[in-house]
Amino acid sequence: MATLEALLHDRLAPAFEAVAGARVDPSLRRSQHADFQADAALALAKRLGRPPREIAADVLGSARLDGLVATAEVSGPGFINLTLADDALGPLLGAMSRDERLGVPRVEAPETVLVDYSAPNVAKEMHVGHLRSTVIGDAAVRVLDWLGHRVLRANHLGDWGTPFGMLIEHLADEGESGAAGELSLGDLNAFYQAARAKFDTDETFRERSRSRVVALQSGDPGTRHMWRLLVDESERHFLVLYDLLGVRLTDGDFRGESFYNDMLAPVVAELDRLGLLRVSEGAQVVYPAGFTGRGGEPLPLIVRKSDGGFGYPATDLAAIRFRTAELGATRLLYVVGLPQSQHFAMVFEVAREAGWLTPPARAEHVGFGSILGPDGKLFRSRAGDTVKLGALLDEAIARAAALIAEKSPDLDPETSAAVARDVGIGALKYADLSNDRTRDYVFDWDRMISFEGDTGPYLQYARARILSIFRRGGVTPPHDLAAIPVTAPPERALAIELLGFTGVVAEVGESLEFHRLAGYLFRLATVFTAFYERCPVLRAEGSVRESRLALCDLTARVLGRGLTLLGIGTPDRM
RNA sequence: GCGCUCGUAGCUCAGCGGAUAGAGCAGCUGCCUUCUAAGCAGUUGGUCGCAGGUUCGAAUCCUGCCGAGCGCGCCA
Repeated sequence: MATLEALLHDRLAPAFEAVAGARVDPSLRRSQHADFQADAALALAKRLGRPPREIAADVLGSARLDGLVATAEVSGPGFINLTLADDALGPLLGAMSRDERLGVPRVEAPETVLVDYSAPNVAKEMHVGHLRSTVIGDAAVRVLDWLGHRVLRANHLGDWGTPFGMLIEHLADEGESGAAGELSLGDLNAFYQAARAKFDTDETFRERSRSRVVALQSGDPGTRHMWRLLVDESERHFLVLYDLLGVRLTDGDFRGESFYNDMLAPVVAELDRLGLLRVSEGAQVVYPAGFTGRGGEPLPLIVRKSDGGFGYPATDLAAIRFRTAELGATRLLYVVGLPQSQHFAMVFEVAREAGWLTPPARAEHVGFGSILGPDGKLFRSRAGDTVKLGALLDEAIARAAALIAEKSPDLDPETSAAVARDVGIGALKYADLSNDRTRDYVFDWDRMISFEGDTGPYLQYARARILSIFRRGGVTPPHDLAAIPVTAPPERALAIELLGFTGVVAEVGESLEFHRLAGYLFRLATVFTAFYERCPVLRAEGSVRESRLALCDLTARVLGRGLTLLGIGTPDRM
């Protein structure tokens, strides 16, 4: 379904072209002074050597606006203010209401998009540092999937490397059954720390750990078996959290670093064959174009360390080659913290130079900022250590439960618990996704779960209220109206906001700036509650009641769809 | 030293070259015999870090400075 901007564009573009003698973007946007405004006349003034107001007037003189625009006038220095015709809104809303997809078309050219996100480390519990990647990546998966792309989820587990020598050796010391018991209790951190402590203090243990790494890499069956046990226990722990978080990651999405082991040597060999490989201080490196170090000298990407081991750049390169060549992905998304932006820029550049990332295939670092505590420093527990993700989610749910018990004591225990989960987790996710992804944000329990203002619960509540109207009235809102007539100002404002959904979703599918979708939903909820205050629904009669019911229904569906795209639960009552 | 990001209301944040810079929270005034007050209406509050520049027009683009954070070869 065409957006209002697109419809206006189609009417104004020919007029601008006629006046300017060339194609001109009318430069449409929402306006405080009217429904929309077109700003292009101002930019044309210099080129045409005419006053902008005069250009704007000429454009309006030749534009065919009938049936869409009620009033159009030149304003200020040369803006064109446009007010939509009520008659034009009704049929558009009707079409949106009849469409299961709410007017959002599937993309014309679906791509295979791979989303690399979450990526916790085996033998370590997930912590607050994994929250953003998991939540943002999940939103990306949901939006792109709904837009019609083929989406591949990739959970790039940290399941390999030198630490595993020490972990496996510790497992061997503890005895498999004993350690398995410890691990299944979910105390991965204690296991890791015990191994770490021995590694730091015990020279012979350190030596055994090193040879254990060699055994692991050479495929020693006993060692591999213990490694597998660690991975399995860790994956079990991750899946519990993913389920609690309500993200779509499954056990089928785990594809850790170890998966690429056999591809590392060929990748380096290929770089060598292509003439990209150099040797520096015993390490095998590539110097991607455009990167310089401290003294202006070329900056190397170390693909093979001087001791013969492969670094993570080699794994990342192997993954790119695999994802484009074997999986056929054309859009690779890396939902990883912003501090790694230079690393990814270099890896992507090398991949391009090696021919593993050629158009239309491309990679994007979907970077994000850090979560900060109230003191403006990295978010940590009061004791100063990292906050476990499990504890964080539990607290979110507990805080929500306390408030629900207070505000809605009538809910039965089961519903109450389910709502607490949706609200607590939703609040947490909304706080994250409503902020510009690329910036740090301050984590504040009281703000996100106070349930006032721009929060997840406010949006959930707005939707629940609408469903409550239907329940109260014992009505099923109409889904088949040819048009949903709007006349009252709150109805019009709501209508225009509703019709903006298509554009926002399409834009977010490209930019992956989820705070724009969050902001849209908040505006929609705000406009709706204004409508709700001023326009009685059940007490209205005849066609007015019908159209208001339809507006309520559309709003509930858009809020529901929008929240779902963000991965936020949609309780029907609160 | 080099590079990246960021300085917007008391606090937390929007604002992707356009009109008097917006929102939430906090503060102040009102509104629950009427569809959920987790709400609504109104109101107070800003030299957009500073200085130049580009432009008809700059919070937005460029340069410099000040301040904060992060990253800069064999950890991932």
